[in-house]
Amino acid sequence: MTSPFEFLNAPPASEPSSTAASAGAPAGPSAQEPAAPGPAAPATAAALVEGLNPQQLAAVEHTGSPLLIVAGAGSGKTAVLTRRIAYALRTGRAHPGQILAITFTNKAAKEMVERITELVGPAARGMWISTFHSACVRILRREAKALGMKSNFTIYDSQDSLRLITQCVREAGLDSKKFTPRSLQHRISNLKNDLLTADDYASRAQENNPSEQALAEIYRRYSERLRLANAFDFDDLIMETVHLLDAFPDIAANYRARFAHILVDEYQDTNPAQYRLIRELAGADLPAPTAELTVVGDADQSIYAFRGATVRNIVEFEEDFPQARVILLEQNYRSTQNILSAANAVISHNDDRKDKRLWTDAGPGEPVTGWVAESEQAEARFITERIDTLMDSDSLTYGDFAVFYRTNAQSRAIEDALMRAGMPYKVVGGTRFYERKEIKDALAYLRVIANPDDDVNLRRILNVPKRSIGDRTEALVGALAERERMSFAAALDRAEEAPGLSSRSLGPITRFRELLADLRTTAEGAPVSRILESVLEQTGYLAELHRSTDPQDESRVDNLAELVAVAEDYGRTNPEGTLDEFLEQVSLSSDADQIPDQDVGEVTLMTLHTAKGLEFPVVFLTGLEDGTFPHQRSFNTSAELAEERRLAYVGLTRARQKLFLSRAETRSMWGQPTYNPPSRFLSELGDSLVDWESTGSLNTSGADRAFSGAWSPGSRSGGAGSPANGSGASGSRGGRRGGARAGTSPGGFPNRIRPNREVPQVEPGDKVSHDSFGLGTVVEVAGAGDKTVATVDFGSEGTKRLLMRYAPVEKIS
DNA sequence: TATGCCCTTATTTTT
DNA sequence: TAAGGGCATA
Repeated sequence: MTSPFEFLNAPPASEPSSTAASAGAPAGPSAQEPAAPGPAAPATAAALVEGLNPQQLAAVEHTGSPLLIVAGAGSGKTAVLTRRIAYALRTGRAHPGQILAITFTNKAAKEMVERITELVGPAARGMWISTFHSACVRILRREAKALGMKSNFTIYDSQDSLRLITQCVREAGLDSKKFTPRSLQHRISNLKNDLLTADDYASRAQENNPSEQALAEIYRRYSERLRLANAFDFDDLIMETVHLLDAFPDIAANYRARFAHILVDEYQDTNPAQYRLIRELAGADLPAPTAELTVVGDADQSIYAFRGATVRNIVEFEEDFPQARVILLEQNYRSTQNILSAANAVISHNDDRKDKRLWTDAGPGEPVTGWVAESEQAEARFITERIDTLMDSDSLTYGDFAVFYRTNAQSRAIEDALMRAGMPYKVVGGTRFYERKEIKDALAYLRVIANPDDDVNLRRILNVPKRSIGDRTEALVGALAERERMSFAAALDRAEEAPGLSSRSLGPITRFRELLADLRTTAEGAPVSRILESVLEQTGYLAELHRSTDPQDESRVDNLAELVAVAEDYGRTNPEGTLDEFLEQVSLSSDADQIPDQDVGEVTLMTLHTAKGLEFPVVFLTGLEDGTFPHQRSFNTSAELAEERRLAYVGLTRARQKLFLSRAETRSMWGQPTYNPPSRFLSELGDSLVDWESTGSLNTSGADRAFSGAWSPGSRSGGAGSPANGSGASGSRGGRRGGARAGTSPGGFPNRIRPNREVPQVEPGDKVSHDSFGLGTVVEVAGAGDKTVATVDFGSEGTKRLLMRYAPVEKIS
């Protein structure tokens, strides 16, 4: 990371005197901040408003009532938001501790911290600037007891939650074909987004409706199991925080007293639960609100309705918050007029929207270029060729290019072409690092170490790697847990009492319990990376992968090495960081967070959803076919189609200078070559705005030139051609590799898991010193070398079994 | 209890 | 195409 903001990661000791106030820079986000440091001191109030247009100025200065800033794409919204905060500080209307700024992604939060720090210096540290989810976690950790939870609770991601729901379905004896765990999960999530608890729903579910009864039953079980596991799922984080504030007026009063200024970014993406949360925190239902509320958003960029977000919140802001002021930012500082006209043309086809037209004084710029390719491979080749040409003529770098697509699967063909052209690229998202099996397994161990009640993760690793604890054993222990209403871990400790469990099964269980106990001992006071390494070693996980002949397992080892690197990095940046905190950071991280802050000289590939909030000099918007984009599944309702159109709007408005639109006449979808008509968005754009440089070959008679490469040996337009047609063969290879790497940095750290470190040699009677247990006496030594396990009596701290290779102990001679 | 094969099923987007 | 679940067999 060579970001100019690197000091943010430095230990607190180093004073960030490097604060560069960007006085006078136009507020448009695309305006490069001057590299030369401005005044070293925080910007003056006058400097803060310099260069703002009248609307921006009004938004910065407004005070006294709720404020909605309707910020069109590229209208300098972040600049306005950060300056508004700085201005409030500067004019004495607020102090840092009173600021709560909420975003949706960690990346956005981080960027906001950086930009506010530029303006106000270290004072920025006193503010809460975070995502909805981490703000809620922060509150919940503090107040867990009030909700009957422990503050070391685990956060379940949707995979974890699906596992638990599947278990619930099984235990409830429901037919999982008829009520798929997936759909139940989805429905439960929706209920939570509407703040309906299991009890709420149970009382309103129709008695004669089996589907509703099933949902009520599973929701109830699921909630109970979450609580027992001391875990929250994603939706709980918001819902439970709202309940907390609702149910405990003194706690709510506490936070209200603190946050006198609340600012919410991307307000159009809030769901009802998040809306309620804001109301609670702002004291909106009290006789007088306790906070000054500012929200920023753009209804035209609402693309998460499918996930429960509702534009209602932004559309009805004025009704929700009396005396609200609304300010429109329509001047765009990012794109050329041609690009904006294209975006305006598409979005104007949505009904029910407040008219808003982006404009710029940057001039028309280059025309938008359209291209019809015969296949997705040809489309991909078009992209690499254009990148090549533009790099020659326009002195651009790879990092200036972005390729967008509707679904992750579409990245394959583009990756292939880029790889073949030897162009560096980075895929953002896709199969995500933290969702890989091996990563989840390793993290599951860490989670179980941190939270012994965590059922889902405990059961996940129960027999991973194989240790002869099979399904039957798991089921029997699970039944005991359910009967006694205790956690699975507790049942495991009392496995002897499980009816039907053979005495033979007890051996592996006992060994597993010992393993966990040893790991927990190792974990005490140890840095996260050390704990992780010890997990990988002591469980035999790594050994099993090394032993395997499956080529996939090789990359798994690499991924785990990368995870170790992540943990080491975490330890470096957060010397005081705990395992809990590390896990939390991991749980709340997302795709968008991997987008590099700075141009790293790679072409960026991502879905349109991940592209929101970003900008690139050159953008390729691909797959403009009906069925691909708009996606087939959106054809049913006009609301869904409207959301696709907003997605198109988001994509179009990412481009600064040059925009390419492309489609493929045929595209293989799950194995089958498919013909797709042009996207309706293209006709909505009209012909006058797009310069079509290729209109496609109507002579695609056989239309099926898929991966049966040998089929069309004679077909023209060979070029790098016919061998490239073997993309079937080489493509599957290359594709696989690309897939295995996606989501992690392709820079590749071949960081092998560290081999032997020095193992202290001890024998019974020796005195040792442990980082957290203090002085102790060795009682017994078993194993040798790396595997040396010493039993040490630490007096009042108890007797511990330590794996000498990892335990933070020193021999005292 | 573990393994391997076959079948199904998914491919929208994710804080 | 590819990945995961279910079933049958060792």
